Amino acid sequence: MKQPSTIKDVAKLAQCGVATVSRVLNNTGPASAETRERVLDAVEKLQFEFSEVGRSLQSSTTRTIGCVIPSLANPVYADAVQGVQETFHKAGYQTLLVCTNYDTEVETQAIRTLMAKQVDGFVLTVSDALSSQGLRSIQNREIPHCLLFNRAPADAQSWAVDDYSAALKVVDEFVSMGHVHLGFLALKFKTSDRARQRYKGFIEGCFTNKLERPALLEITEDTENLDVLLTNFLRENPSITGIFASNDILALATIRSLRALQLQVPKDISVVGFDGIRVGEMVEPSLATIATEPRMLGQGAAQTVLSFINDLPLPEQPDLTLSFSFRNGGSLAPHVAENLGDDDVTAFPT
Amino acid sequence: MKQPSTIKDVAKLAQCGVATVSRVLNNTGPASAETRERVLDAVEKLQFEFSEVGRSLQSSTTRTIGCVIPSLANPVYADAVQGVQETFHKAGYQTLLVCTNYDTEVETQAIRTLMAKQVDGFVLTVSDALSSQGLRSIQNREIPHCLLFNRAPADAQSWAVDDYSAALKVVDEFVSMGHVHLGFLALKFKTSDRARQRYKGFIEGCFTNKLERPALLEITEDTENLDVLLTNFLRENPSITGIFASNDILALATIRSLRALQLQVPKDISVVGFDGIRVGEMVEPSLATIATEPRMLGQGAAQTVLSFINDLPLPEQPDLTLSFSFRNGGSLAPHVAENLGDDDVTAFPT
DNA sequence: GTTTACGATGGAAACGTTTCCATAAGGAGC
DNA sequence: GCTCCTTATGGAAACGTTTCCATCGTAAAC
Repeated sequence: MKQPSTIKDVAKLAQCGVATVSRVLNNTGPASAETRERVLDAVEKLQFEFSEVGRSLQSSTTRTIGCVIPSLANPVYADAVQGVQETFHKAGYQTLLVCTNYDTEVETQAIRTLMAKQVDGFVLTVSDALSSQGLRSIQNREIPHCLLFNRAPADAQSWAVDDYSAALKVVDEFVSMGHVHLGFLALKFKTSDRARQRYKGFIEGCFTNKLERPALLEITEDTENLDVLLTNFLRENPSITGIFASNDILALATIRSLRALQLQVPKDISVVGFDGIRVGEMVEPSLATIATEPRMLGQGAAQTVLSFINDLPLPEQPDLTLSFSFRNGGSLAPHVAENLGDDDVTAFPT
Repeated sequence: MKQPSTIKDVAKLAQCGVATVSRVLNNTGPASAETRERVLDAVEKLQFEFSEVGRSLQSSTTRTIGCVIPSLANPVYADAVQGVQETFHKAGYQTLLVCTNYDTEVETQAIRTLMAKQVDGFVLTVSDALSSQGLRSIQNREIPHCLLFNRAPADAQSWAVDDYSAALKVVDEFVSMGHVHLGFLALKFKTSDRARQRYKGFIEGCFTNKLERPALLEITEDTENLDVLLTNFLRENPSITGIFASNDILALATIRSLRALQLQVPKDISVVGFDGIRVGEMVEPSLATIATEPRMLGQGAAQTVLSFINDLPLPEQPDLTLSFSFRNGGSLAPHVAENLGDDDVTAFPT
């Protein structure tokens, strides 16, 4: 690996001091036409570029942002990061990305490392915003930051979906379709305050609507043995006619598993997802879900951090109640009570 | 934003020289028990952490890798980046991510910036590996790097799918199902040498199999008005019975559009995708496609760069012919020649 | 008791910038 | 001819590390 040339090399070649080179290249002071010429020539000849490391040391600013999220395997986060990255890029900042895989240990450690690298700001989705060790140290050092997807604890800024209210909305939709016995499929429950909020809202909604407490199927790992888990779950809860999955990927996997179990969606069981990923609209039946805008959230969070850095007024947070919308789809159909004829259930039009 | 404490602060508080602090903390030289104690106390009291910027300047190493890819909106790249990131993370490197949105200008500029930040290596998917300005400058500076998805031009390393052969394989599959008139749906043709390779292979395959030259539908923007485009395309090429889409997202969108046009998949038209994204297996009919392993490719590319950095033997490249496999699915069915009865076509079993 | 060696320690240089300050030259104003 | 700006310039300090080198004790070896 060749060593890049430095400002000293340029100065030597241009027969002037380093200060002059700096002034010329940054347009930050006077310089005679001839000197200017010689410097520019030398730069050209040496293919000189300023080292950002040297600059950072001097200016104690890195034009780099730390972005910490659970995983890119979930398109929701991938989209959000895309938004974060593009917004910072436009503003001349680069993005240092870490995926924690929902591991709190990694999360804390990663934040520490990023702080050591002197990032100018943070955008992060933490496991639990209230107890996050890393978040606390960011706040201690008063580094500009904004949460993403996590609801903010008191003082902090955040761009997030109102998971709780969204879950309430899902219950309402189920209820309006005549469903009474519902189930909740949770993924990453331990390590995602978002999933917990959704569950909480779902339970509360059921309570308000005088439904039974929804059955909970907690899935620890990925969707490998979902067929088996679902079989047991439905055996234990035979009256369930509607399933709320804590994200769309899980919802699609659920639909596939149900199909494998000879159950029809939505005829036998309705399924509603969460997130609103694009493919949900492309499948048949289309996926009823909570539609969100992860990319816009990412952009917003990034913009907030930029505003902190530049001491500008913070961007207007969109109304939390608008952070999601229910998107109807063929996977949700009216439930026909069992004491009625069960045979001629008409499929819900997509 | 509070200024973090430096090694000097620690030295002052511990009443010793900075050299001693460095030695103690890095375990890189002798120190008496008492001094050691005082230093550790001071570190604790000041919450001291080494600044990576200072270290980088001194060691001319940043433990940071530049990762340049087109977009995170495509799950293929998102998965790959996940693999890249996790591999580097394990090795103690952070990942600086840039999405180019298939813009060559951005690509070149981003690489320049990352070089100025003195990244220790690069993993990148460029628009066109043969003409990439940025790639060339990386090679000039002899910075460790590995291409991802791009086939390597001569000297460079790369982890990629054999797009050309994969496309040949797709033709074979179509042919074995009795299809004769095929179409190719291309996205990002101008800015993706991968898409072009797929097209090239597809044409070549058709030629070898004595099929007609496949019709080409080039889609510039995203899948908004796909319905219209497809309608025209099928009107101009009424004999087409099989469509090869240059990626899975596009394939799924195509299936949806065909459905909207009252065409049945696979009865009227078969569709094959490329990439093998997970949701392709969850939909009905499941998507016939070229299955690839983006995450593994990302890990491999990262490992290659690490080997360069540490002067280790490069990891074994998997056989290119194993870089993909054909995954059958319900979206591909046998074509029944028109002069036979057209009514009793049996659906291909999923 | 002298030499030798080693443990402990701090000063200082170096890494690549920016910026403050001093110096020098030249022109304008008196 | 003198002072007084202005322009052009380079030296040097500072940013936070690591590491080389020199210094100083003190204990081991003779």
